[in-house]
Amino acid sequence: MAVTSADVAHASGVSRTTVSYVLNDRSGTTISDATRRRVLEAAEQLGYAPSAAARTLRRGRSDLVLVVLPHWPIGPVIDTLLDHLADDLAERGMSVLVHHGRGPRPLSDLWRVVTPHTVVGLTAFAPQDVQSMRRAGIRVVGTRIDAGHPDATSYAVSQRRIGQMQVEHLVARGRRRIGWAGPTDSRLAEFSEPRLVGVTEACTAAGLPAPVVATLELEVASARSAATIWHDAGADAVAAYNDDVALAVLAGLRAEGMAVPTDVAVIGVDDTPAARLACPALSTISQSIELQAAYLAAATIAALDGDDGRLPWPPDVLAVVGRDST
Amino acid sequence: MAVTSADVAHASGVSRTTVSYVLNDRSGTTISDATRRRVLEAAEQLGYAPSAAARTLRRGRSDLVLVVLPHWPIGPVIDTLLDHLADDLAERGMSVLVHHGRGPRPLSDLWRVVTPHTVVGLTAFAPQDVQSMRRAGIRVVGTRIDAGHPDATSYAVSQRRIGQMQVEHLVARGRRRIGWAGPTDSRLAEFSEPRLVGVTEACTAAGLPAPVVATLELEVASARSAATIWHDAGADAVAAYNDDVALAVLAGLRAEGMAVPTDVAVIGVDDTPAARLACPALSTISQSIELQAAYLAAATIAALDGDDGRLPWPPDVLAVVGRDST
DNA sequence: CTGAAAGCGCTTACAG
DNA sequence: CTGAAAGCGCTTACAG
Repeated sequence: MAVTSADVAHASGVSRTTVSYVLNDRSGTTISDATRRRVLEAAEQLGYAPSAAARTLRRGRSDLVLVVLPHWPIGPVIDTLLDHLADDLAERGMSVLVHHGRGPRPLSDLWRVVTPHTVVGLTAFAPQDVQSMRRAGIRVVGTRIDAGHPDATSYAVSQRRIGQMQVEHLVARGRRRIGWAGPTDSRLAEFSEPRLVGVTEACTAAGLPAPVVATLELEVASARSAATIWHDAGADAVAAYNDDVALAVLAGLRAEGMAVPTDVAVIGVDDTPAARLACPALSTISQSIELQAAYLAAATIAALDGDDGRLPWPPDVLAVVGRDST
Repeated sequence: MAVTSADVAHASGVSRTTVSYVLNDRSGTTISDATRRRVLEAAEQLGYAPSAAARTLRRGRSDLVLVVLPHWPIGPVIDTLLDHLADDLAERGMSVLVHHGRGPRPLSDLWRVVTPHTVVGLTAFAPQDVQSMRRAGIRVVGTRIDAGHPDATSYAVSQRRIGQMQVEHLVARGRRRIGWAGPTDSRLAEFSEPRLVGVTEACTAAGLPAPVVATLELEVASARSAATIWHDAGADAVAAYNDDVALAVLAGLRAEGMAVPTDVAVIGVDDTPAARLACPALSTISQSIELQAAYLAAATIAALDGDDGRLPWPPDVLAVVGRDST
């Protein structure tokens, strides 16, 4: 049914060898312009496209970059990243395909199904997965996330540093008793734990007691309970896991009659549109998505060229955005 | 380097035929239990995994379902959908891979690179793309989005109906002059246009004048300008493209000193967490993501079984969520 | 300058 | 009950 290179060869009156040479623009061969044109025309007219399976089988490697996404909810960072990656790789004739790291199926099955050229992990791989992929000749690029480890990074950003910056900002605004608002979604532990470590460290460094920890759902009722906890502990500031949680914190404090920032200051992470539209406008930590995405894309390209995917650390991508809530 | 079926055959002292029969559990063949066990053990020990490329080449079709995502920003709907799909398909030995419909590369290239079994489009395909895929023996499942057409649907939901429901709710609460808050992101036109059509239709049906249309960025300044437009036109209600835009509308009205809902009622779409945490809590249209995702997953499965992906229309997934903002 | 032939790793009629 | 052989569509030394 499908058109093969043999059909093209037949139509243009040459051998499959010649067809392959012409279509792959093989250097070192000299093919007459007339022949070349005839082959190209026939291929065009027949709508010929080489079989990826055959090509992969022959070459032992495909033109595919497989991006493995983590199980946690993805946001605009990933979107931007995939954009960058797809653009940059398309120029090199490679395609990007994404696997959402969910469902019961282990990763090992997947990379065998597509024999990708490179696998880019936005989540940590099991060491044995990495080993088998490498053994199969597949390049593996990672982002060095080590769940639970205080130095865990993702997109080349230190989660711990984020927590530190939140507290440093709050302390600079004169706050002395810090609360922590964590998410209840356990899939986010990979991020929230190192951030809390950072918050705690910064408190210690500033000579403050350990943070008052509370977790909350994105609902008013849940946020009210958390507000009570902070109130009872005399907290005058709350560092939230991210802007979504911070919005819930604002709602909870409001419902409990605590004024922001007079009674309690609040700071989030991510600088989402909703953050600057909140009342009061929410202070936050911005992450420079573009820079991170460009960095990861560059790391992937480097891996394609034979490096191991390690690049010099990117420029500072974190910044405090001070608004009315602190 | 990689382990092949020949290695397994050698290790277990049988032919490749037998290895294939055992590993694929071929019915109609009778292989002694002893042989079977020997083959299985050898495969296990050698870490054998069949080459996808060879298998695909031989069978003319892979075990891959390719989901093509649209260019617009994706949200939790897609996440849930992919979860469902991956789970359901894994049971049938198929893997789900996702392509973000961005970047300069045309779709045509991509499906040739992976020879998927089925392509699921969450965005409209070019007719010629569909044709060439079908001709190549690939199943194509769509969601019947026809950009610009008032009956455009996505995830089996009528966008037009969403707009209608917003206005019906506002009218039920006694509002008579409706404003529309559209997004500036042109990638969203596929959704926003049919929704505005629905809003306009419902206004007409209720004997009201056409809606006062404004578009806005997710920023206070932009939202203030929009608020001025509605104010000058005497609007007493605003239907927003979604909750994000509605949040901006709230901020803009607040900045302009207009009270919600006293002066102006506001309703969004999506029922995001931020909507119920806003002040005042935002009325919205909820979409029952779970139902939609399950529906699409079922349609894909049906396509696998040879149907054309059309299922009976799903149960009503839209509902008005009335809160303080109306 | 171009072609015949081998081989990538698999599955599957067809023999035995 | 098991094996030798063909063939999926491609690329690439190797001959001419």
